Order: sequence, then structure tokens, then C-alpha cells
Amino acid sequence: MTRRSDALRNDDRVLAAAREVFLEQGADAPVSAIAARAGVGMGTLYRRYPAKEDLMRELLKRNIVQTGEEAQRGLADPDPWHGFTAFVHACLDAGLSGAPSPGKAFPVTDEILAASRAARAQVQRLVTRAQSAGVLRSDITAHDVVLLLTELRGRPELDGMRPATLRGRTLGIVLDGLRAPNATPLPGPKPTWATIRKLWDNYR
Amino acid sequence: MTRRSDALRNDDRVLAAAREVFLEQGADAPVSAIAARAGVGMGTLYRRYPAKEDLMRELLKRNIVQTGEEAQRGLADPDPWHGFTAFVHACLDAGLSGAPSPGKAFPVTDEILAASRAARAQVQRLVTRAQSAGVLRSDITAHDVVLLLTELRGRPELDGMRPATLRGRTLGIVLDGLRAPNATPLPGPKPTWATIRKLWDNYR
DNA sequence: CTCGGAACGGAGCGCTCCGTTCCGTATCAC
DNA sequence: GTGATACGGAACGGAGCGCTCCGTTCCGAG
Repeated sequence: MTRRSDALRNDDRVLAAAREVFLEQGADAPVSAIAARAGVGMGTLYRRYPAKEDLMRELLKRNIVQTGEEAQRGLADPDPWHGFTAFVHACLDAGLSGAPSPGKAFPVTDEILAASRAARAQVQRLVTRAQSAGVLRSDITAHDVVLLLTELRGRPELDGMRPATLRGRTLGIVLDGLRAPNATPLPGPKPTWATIRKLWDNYR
Repeated sequence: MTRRSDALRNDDRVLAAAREVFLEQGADAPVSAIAARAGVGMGTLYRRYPAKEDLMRELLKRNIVQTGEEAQRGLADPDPWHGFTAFVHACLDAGLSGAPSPGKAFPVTDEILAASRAARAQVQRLVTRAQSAGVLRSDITAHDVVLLLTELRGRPELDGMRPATLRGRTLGIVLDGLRAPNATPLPGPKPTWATIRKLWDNYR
């Protein structure tokens, strides 16, 4: 426990760099890119995370937790609709989706599953409140919202060619589609936690 | 011009297999997977298309042409809204987006650009008609629709974990968002052909 | 039936790229 | 100054891919 100053600072840098790089390049981004972005050598990175997978898991866990926090922040907004849209915007801006990243499957731990469940509950509260206020369509659940987030987050490969202005229009269309009242009811049963759980089993 | 029977049949098989495999696995799918799916050896495939890129280009061209045809089919529908939604459904079902696939950039030929321009014009007619009828929000263009299609087509990696029923819900939300009248106007300027053209320049 | 050659299948080559390791060097506490 | 610790990044091993090459198959003319 000697050189904590360097160590801790680097720890943060690595995590931040990993978030950026994975967001830009996807899960296949080389570890070297993360190290370079963090201004850190590979050795340093590998001392913290014995394998790339460990780094990805840690990142996923933090993303999920952060998603829950954003939902709570939305609940703090007195306006149910504005609180909801602010949550969506915040998640998209931060590259959050509350779900595993696409790409090669990697094992999802029970810890992540638990965190996700907790975060999802927060999102559900936000959704339910907006529905009760009559501003959000009533035939969706928090899972629909999260699924939508993963779709809107977009493929990393396209980030270069999808300027923020275009994403803004897409998001505008989707938000109008979420707003109550709505013309046509959605097909199929509402997704539940069991639905999500089943999807994620691919990753275990 | 002797063995046309085998040759022509295989030609179709390869194209069909390529479409399926690229849709399932993305642009990084190994050529061997396409050959296997087509029930054809690599040699056969490479005799038709000297490089993987050539195959991808041919496929892209056909997809674009088919997108235009779907738009025309939508125009044939007397109901402007139903014609429009049928077009969207058809494109999604067929894995069409009228745009280059994500993944490694590959050169877009002028031929493809021309085909795309023509197809886009058809989509625009479909869009304009629905707008004139007052059933489609007026602050979008065909380019918004195509951009939306590319987003909704989804990442290949997720196709396994995104059952059709979930995609149906997402699509339902988006279609409600596209339907007139709408609560909130979209941000930013309407995308034009120039906008798209600029995006695609990354691929040339 | 025979035979020439077009078309085929798929093993293998060469190369790229990536996760991971290892060790000489720089940095810190004392 | 000195030992311990952390660091950087070149080097390693191997997986995976595009593409080639060649022995084999099979169509169709004579």
C-alpha cells in the first residue's frame, strides 16, 4: 500500500477510457486501445484486471448501477413526463442501456443480475409514475424502455456516420411514440423480468 | 455456355445464403460460412466473386433496388398509411435498409449511389403521399425513414436474443411516433440527399 | 459409351490482429 | 541511497480469416 496516488488515479483513468473506447468501437475493441486512451501501459491495465472480460464485467456493472441512478434522478423531477424524457436522454448521452453489450457473449455474474434487477425496479417506478399521470402510454413496461435504449444506442461502427443531430430526430420520433395517448396498441404481451432474464441467459 | 444449369442455380443459392448470413452474423461473417450455407465450395463462390467485397457490393445493390420496389408496392396500396407501414414492415422483414451495412467500410460505387438515389426517390413519393393525406408527420423526409430502418434493423449479434415479438413492440412504438398528428416537432433540419451523401462518403 | 474440359469442394497457406505475458526501467517511500 | 513497487510496451502464441490451388466430379457433345 505504498504508491496509492498513482494507482488510484490510473484506476479511474482506465475505467473512463474503457467506457469511451467500448462505446466508440464496440466490445471487440482491442485492450491496447483502452490502455493507450488511458495513457497507461498494458502491464498496468492487466494488473488491475487479469483478463479483458473482468474489465468488461466491471464496466457493465457500473453502467447498470448508473442507469438506476439516472432513473432516480428522473423521479426527482416533479414533472413525470419531463423526468422520463430526461432519463432517456441522460442514458443515451452516457451510452447506458442497462443491458449487456452486444458482441461476443461473456458470462453475466449473479452480482450483475442483482444490480440489474434493482436498477430495473427504479426505471419501473419512473415508468409507472408517468403512466399514472397519463403522459406515457400504458401498454409498456420498463423492459420495453430498456430494450428501446439498447436499440437506440446504436451500433458502434456507425457512430462516426450518425451525427448527434440525426440521432436527435430518431429519438424525437420514438418519444412521440411513447407519449400517451396512442393510436394503436402494441402487439404481443408486455415483457416481464422473466423475459429479460431469459434473454440474458445467453450470456451466462 | 455448357453447364448453365448448375451454374445459374448456384449463383442464386450463393446470393441467398450471403443475404442470410450477413444478416445473422454481420459484415464480418466469414466467407466460408456463406459457402457452407449455400451448399457450395469456396472455389465456386470465388469464381463468381473474385473478392468478398464484390459479393457484398452486389448484395448491397440488390438490397437497395429491392427497397425501391417495396416502396412502389406500398404506393400501389390505396390507403396511404397502410401502404407506408406495409413498406416498413416489408423492409424490416427482408432485412433491408437501403443503406450500406455497418462494419468495415467498403467502397461504394457510383452505380450503387445511383441505385440508391432512385430507390430513395420512390420512398420519398410514399412518404409525401402519406403526408399529403395527413396521416404521416410532416416534419420528416424519406431519409429519416431510411435512417430509422437502419437503426431498427438491429445489430446482427443480437438477433438471437431479440425475438420477433419484441421487435414488433419497438416497431409499434416507432410507428406511433411517425403517425400524424404529433405532440412535439423534431429537432434539427430535415435531412436531405446531401446529408446522406456526406455520410456515405466514409465508405468510398 | 466415351471423353474433354468446365465446374466443383475444401484443405491449406499466409497473413493480420489480438489477448496476454514478461522483464528492464522509472518512481516512490523512507 | 536503497529496496520495493508499479509501470510501459515489445514480444509471444495462437486464433481466424481471405484467398488459392489442385484433385475430383459430372455435364453434355460426338
